[in-house]
Amino acid sequence: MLDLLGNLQRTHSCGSLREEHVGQTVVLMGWVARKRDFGVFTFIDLRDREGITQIVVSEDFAPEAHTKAKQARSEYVIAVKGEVVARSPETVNQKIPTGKIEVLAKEILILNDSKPLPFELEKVGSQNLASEELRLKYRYLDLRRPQLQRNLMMRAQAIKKIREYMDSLGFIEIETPILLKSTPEGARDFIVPSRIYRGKFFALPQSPQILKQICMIAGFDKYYQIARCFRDEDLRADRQPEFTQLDVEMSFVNQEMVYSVIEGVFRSVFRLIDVELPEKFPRMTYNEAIERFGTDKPDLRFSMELKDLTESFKTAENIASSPFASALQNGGMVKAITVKGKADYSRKQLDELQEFVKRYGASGLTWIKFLEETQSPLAKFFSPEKLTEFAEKAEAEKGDIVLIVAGKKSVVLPALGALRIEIAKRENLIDKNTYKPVLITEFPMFEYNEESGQYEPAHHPFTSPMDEDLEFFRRAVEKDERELLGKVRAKAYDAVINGYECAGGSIRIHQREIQELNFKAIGLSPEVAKERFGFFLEALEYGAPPHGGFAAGIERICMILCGTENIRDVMAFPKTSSTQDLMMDSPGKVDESQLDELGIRIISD
RNA sequence: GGAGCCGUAGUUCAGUUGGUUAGAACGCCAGCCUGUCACGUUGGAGGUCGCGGGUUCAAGUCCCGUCGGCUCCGCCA
Repeated sequence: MLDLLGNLQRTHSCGSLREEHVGQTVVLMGWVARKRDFGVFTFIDLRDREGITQIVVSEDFAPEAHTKAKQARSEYVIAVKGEVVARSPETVNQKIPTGKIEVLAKEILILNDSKPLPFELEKVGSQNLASEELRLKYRYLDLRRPQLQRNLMMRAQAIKKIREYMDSLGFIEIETPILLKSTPEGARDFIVPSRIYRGKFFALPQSPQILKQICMIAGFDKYYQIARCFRDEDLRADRQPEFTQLDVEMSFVNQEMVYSVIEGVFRSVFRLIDVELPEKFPRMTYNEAIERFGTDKPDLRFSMELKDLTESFKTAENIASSPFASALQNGGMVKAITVKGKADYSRKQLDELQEFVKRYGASGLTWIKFLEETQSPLAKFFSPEKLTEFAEKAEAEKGDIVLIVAGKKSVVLPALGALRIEIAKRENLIDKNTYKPVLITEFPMFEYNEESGQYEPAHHPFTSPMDEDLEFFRRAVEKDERELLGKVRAKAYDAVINGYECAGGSIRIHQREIQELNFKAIGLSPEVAKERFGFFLEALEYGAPPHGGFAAGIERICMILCGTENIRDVMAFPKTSSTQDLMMDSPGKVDESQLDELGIRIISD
């Protein structure tokens, strides 16, 4: 028989009682985390989101409560009324904050029972946690785990801190619509059919980009929003189809002013985990990041930078007969990383690393073991002296191994950049308690797409070119000298922390003429530009102020705050990597009548 | 679109060269137990080896296909 809650009120959480409460009569409510039954008395570990308190129920002291306690099973929901008593010194539990006290039950109500759970919430001994598939199906149970409860509470704290900080700077929170209009640039849109305008569709926002710029034109000056965004692209460990951004826009600002807001908001949020980020973040240009780390989001918690061996190899005597000859002839490069003290890597380990870089399109990986004598597959082509010279050029010392990739720049840099991270993980080179922010600046305005042979926007099409490169930009578009597009840098920047792109933004174009040039540069005809963005081009003609801003990924920030590498650990209801919700079983079918109303017919393949 | 890893009691895993009745721990159920906190202890129940097909005297084990989960490449202005 279940008991009714009636008027009974909780007086404390299960994490709040301490020695100072001894003697008080309290009411706790929560879930039975564990029960230890000794016949004439029973211990219950009672859990709520704040913690665990031990309940003692004695047959002598409270026979009715004891009967209830005997009935209780794991995850039953119970209410306990009783007295806080101090534990004797030898029975204190050091492992939990409430361990110096326990609650001697006078009355117990069983508010609800529970079937045995499909998996255990706490892993025991060497047991692993249940598979993520099962936990996602029973997300409401998985979310009872203290770890996930802590993560979601941290997320709530982070968002609260952000709002406080933005408010303190005079930013105004403005909500923008979820039902927008599709603009085929960028990511794939999620679209929503219109019932009233049959055959027409809304699109969910990939970000509120245009709307926040419109807010600037509307004179709001400093806008922010905790905005939900949607992108219908394949998932990754740090990517979900819907996610949350801190979206910010400011008028009358240059990059420096935006940087200081980014720095301030991150500093404020990281104080939640007692981390004091520097007042000014280090800066690095995009080109420098790519050359030194092989990525535009470098993890600066460890060094192991990429070293350029291109010139050394070019001037080597037997280069023509070496495997690098063709790579170098085609304007390629040779780069290396040096792994400290790992000249003892085995054949098997090197084969694995070889396979690893091949995933990034590298033709292979070669190496020099820098010992008393150098060892290398390259010894067939180069003298020991030359190999030593290469190794020293890669800043290797005796006992190190130099890992070398050669080929096209667009392959070598990402492959070695990824290898750098992989080795750092394998060799435990990353101190989990350090936090290294960096601002990446001077992104290219356009990227050359090798497949299409076209220049494509690297950021979004509202990004302003750098003042220094404006003439290049004009010439490139107006005189159709398209190769000049590759030289145009944008007023675009990213904030990177520990290798995660946590925020990105730009100074926007606020003049119609430049905006039209940019649409032309990315291949939008004036007609198409007008159809898609006509309202925006028009808005630029009514006194648009200079403006810029950024967007910061809430989940990625929370991942770092919570020390997890998985975005699902900081979202309440995430989807699987194939975009399903295993709990609700979404996406799901809809009734034929719903489709009829929308004028939609399903074509099966 | 492509690649890798994984799928065996409720859960986490083991399962040898293809071989006879598929095991362990935890959980669950029943009993005992006055200080546990991963309680202890005695006993018990519990299996579509993801699914489909094939090879074989014989398949959890080998082969093909398929579904699902995770990770990565492409993709993510």
